[in-house]
Amino acid sequence: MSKKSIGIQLKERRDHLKITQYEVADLAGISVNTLYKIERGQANPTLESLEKLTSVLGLELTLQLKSIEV
Amino acid sequence: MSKKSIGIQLKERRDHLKITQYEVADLAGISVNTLYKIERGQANPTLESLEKLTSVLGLELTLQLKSIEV
DNA sequence: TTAAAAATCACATTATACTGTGATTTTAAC
DNA sequence: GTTAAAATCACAGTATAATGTGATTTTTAA
Repeated sequence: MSKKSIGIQLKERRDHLKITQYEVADLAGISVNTLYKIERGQANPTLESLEKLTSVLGLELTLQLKSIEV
Repeated sequence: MSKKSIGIQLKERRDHLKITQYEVADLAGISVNTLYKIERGQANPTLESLEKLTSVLGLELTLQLKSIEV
């Protein structure tokens, strides 16, 4: 999952919940600046930042086997 | 998903594939040092590092709705 | 329209992820 | 029990994620 697609998914979820960047950033304990960049795929966020965000947004990151096995 | 559990899953996958930290790190283009820390949950990896690793290991990061909806 | 809220953007600073190196410890094979 | 490979660890240096600030643009609601 790319930075771009992660950002888009986070933004879609935030839009669905109808909350602002400010609120999400505040609840997650990260800066609006950082959230803004992550949503636009202009950041290379740390796992910690992503987890703070997914936690606030009711999402979760998971690690799965790719469809085509090795 | 916590740093710890991600690290464990990455290591389990590497063990399953029977390849060394050196090989994975090399293929992923990150340092062994970094991989070592990520596997032990002692790092706060960036999305880029995680994606390089999942790519090499045949895994993928996904973002999902948590079971209990908001 | 216009006023307010929200989002976008630039930029300097701070915090920290990542690297490189070398040493030590653990594991595996003989 | 020796050797070699793999993993663990400390630590200094470099690159960059995250912050804080203020300004500008866009969106929304009246």
